[in-house]
Amino acid sequence: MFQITELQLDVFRVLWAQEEASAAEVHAALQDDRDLAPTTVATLLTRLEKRGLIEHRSEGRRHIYRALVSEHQVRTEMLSSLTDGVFGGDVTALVSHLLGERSIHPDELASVQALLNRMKKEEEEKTDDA
Amino acid sequence: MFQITELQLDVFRVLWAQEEASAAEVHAALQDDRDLAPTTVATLLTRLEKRGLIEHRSEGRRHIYRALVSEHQVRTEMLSSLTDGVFGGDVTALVSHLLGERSIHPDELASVQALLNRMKKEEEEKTDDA
DNA sequence: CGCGTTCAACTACAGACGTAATACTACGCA
DNA sequence: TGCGTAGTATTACGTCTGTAGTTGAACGCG
Repeated sequence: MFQITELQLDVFRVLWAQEEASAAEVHAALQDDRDLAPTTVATLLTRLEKRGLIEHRSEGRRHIYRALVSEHQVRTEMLSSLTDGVFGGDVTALVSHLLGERSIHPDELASVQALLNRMKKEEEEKTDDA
Repeated sequence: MFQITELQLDVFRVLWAQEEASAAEVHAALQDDRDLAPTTVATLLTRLEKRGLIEHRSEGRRHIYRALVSEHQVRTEMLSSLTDGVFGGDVTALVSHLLGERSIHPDELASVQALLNRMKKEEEEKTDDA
């Protein structure tokens, strides 16, 4: 199963944010949150590349890295993993838990509700077509 | 941050399902899904105990284990972790992604919607009180 | 041309995890 | 009371991760 750690996610966030980045740039971008040695970041990138999650092209002697998985993919993957692994695949249970647990702002509630309505309409249209 | 692996989750599922279980019982319960040696399961339990996530009492020379974290807690923790880590804390984005990605059964959609309505009503009542 | 600087590659090491063999211990039966 | 057995504790080992030092190579300045 596809798993990614917090730290690796941080790296990806940088890559997603700027499409391409050298090791030094990634290191710089992470500097605020994580005080890592430049070599540490290089190691992370190398390992992620070995796992096939990122790739690099060489520009002179610099390596310019690029994510091979999109944020969307990662979100999908991790959500799916969580849904199946912890909520027995029950999406409703997950949403229920989510909304019940964190004190949700009414705005969020409304926003989700609007989303639901939109989806329901789509669903109905699809059904009408069929 | 609180992290749990797939295998550890399997162990917890057993403990949650039957409140208390000896190592042998956990091993038996896992047998269907995972073909692990009894000693392997014992190791897992020992490690989880060292991490403070389960505990045991001794019954004769048998160890009877018990989860110290509830399924609810784990769900909360992992959902929270995912929400913050991968969706920037944006619950709406998470729900949106969830509903958009997996082809949701209309039933589920309705179920979530019903839940939403219930929550909204609660919210309004709370606001009325204040 | 030589030297410092900049990168990347290689090596290192501790902690967690998956997996399990082996060692030790106590209980019950013969 | 000695032995097999059940069950725990100890030890083991490869892998991944977080973290980084060391080494090696190339580039540019003086």
